Amino acid sequence: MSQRIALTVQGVAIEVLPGMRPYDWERTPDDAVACKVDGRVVDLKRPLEQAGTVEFLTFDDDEGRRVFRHSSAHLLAQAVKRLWPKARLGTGPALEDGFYYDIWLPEPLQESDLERIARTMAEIVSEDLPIERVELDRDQALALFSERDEPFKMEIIRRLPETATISTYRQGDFIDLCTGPHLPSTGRIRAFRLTSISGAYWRGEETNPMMTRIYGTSFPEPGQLEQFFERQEEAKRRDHRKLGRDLDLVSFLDDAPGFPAWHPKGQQLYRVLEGFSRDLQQRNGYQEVSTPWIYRVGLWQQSGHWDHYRDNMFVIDRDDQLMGLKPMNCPGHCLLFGAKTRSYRDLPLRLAEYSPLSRYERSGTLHGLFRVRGFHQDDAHLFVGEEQIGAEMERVLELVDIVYRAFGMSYDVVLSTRPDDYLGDLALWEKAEAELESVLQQSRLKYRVNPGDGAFYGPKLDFHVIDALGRRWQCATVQLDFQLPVQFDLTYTDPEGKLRRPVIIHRAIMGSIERFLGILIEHYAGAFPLWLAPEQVRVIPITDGQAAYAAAIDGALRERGMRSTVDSSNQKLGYKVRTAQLAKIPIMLVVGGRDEAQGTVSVRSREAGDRGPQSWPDYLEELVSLAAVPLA
RNA sequence: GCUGACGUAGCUUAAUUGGCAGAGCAGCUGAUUUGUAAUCAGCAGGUUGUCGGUUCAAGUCCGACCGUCAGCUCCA
Repeated sequence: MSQRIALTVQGVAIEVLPGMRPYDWERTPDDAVACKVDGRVVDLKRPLEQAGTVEFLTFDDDEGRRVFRHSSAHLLAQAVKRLWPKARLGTGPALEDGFYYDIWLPEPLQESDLERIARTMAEIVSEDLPIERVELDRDQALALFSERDEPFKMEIIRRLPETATISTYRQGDFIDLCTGPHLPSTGRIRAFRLTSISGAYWRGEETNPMMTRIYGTSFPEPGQLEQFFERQEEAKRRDHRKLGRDLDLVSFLDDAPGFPAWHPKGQQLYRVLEGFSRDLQQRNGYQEVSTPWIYRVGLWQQSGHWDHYRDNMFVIDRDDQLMGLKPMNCPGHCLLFGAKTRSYRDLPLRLAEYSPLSRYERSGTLHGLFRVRGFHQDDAHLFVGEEQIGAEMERVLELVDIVYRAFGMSYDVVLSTRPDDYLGDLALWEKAEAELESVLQQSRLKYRVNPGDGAFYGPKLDFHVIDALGRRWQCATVQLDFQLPVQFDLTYTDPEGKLRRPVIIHRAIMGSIERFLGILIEHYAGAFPLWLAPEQVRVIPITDGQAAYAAAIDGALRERGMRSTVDSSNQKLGYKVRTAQLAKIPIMLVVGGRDEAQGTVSVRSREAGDRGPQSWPDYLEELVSLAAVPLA
């Protein structure tokens, strides 16, 4: 005598018998991978017992994709167990664009084994094994995985709360400990590829046994897999380490790991980027300073870096004194602020600095321009009164927007709030967080909140830019700091003549300029827009009869601040065009006898190709305005 | 730092089981004077990452170190 229950499925109200599984429902879409019942992601085979809402998830939803990838990891593990019955399972989660499984194996795996594993996976897919959830209590679960000789799984179970219901998933003879959810059957995973293997410690600890980590990715349709790898290839083509070398921008010397060596073109690019930031900040009330880069250890003790950041600092021992190279500018700026009495009339005081910073990064973490040991930031510290936080943050947000828009990049924001181990006044924290949130709301930016992820000294905003390939990079960070002013006993006099404590806003927009340049190289695939390009124009005389004319054109360009060269090599036009094209120079000005006679230049643009002759002095003006820095 | 792979000319790369380090591009010289993605010829370029070992003989095998790459870890 069962009562029907009321469900809202994809917005449609229906009534069904309790115990109905979305999997059995005739209107469930074929491409559904899981569903959301009252906001919780569950298996399509989970029986519905009470009224609620049901939404279907497909591969196109983030959560659906995770389910799909997670089931793919199980598929991988099952194949490995078939091939190596002695394999012991670790964990196998979904990743942003794939999955992995950590497995202990009696002998190391070779890359060539991946093909065998993939073949076995394909067999399991074609068997289309149903995937079933089975819930156990703790003792049953321990007994099961003890019998199956899975010590890592037993360790996981032992770490779970005593009373926890433990879920397992089964497909054929394969059983895994897993909270799920999962696909209904293995046949859904129609396209997958194993990509690499590497070592990884059990639970990430160096003292634990080394597992073999097998990486792969998977999709519902083979076409999507192809597309994914085309994208990977494109990313590889854009790799800034390769482009940096091919375009003669930057290199890395074996004798200075982690410190980029900028070649003339790279340095030019760097200077344009830094100049862009400098001009922008100057217009916005920032004052540039340059503070020492080596301080006695006492300063670092006062700032707290010695306790929290020492392992990442380069330390020098001279004359029985320890000195540290600065990893950040904040202490220097605090010293400047504190060097004289400050009044509320000085606030907000915006100190900007571009000096070199050094951080000791562990050797294995170095990565081209993305992770270096020596770099510069478009750094600034804003000393503000508590009541100025909101307005000042608004100004910062505007600057961030100008910078990223200049590169045609969109971005989103994460607000990280008070962690458990916060320092300072709770009321101030709450007020500041509320203000940050209201500024974000007014800005109509896309943002999300990451509760408890702020620094111990204040809440922060992290900005993620999205590049031409849709990849996200964390660049700007804006952090409120209630602690450092205390550390340095910073004060200012308010209108009533009372001493008050300022708040510091740490902010960088590009972040590390080196890293940002790396991102830009990949974003533009080395084809920089005119205003950024290290070599903006190449003048190409067709024969050496036009040498003087070409030199005059080049000279006029330089006179107007354009970065131009002449290709006077003894080559045919086609060769010179090709060379300039490969060097990704935005504008080529071909000058032949006809041009010289008629006072024209034949314009070729990197993107649009031959654009025909243009009359010369006019085109110079056009070029100059095209090359303007996008400051507003 | 840890695990694994790799390191040959500026770049891309070749070199049977250990047996004379070879090419293309770039560079230089000469010829060619050319109208929108590669003109021809010649020349030069190497202590095969470094140091040590095995061997009649090492780019190749072994060890240590340095660096790079893929991950791990780290990133107040």
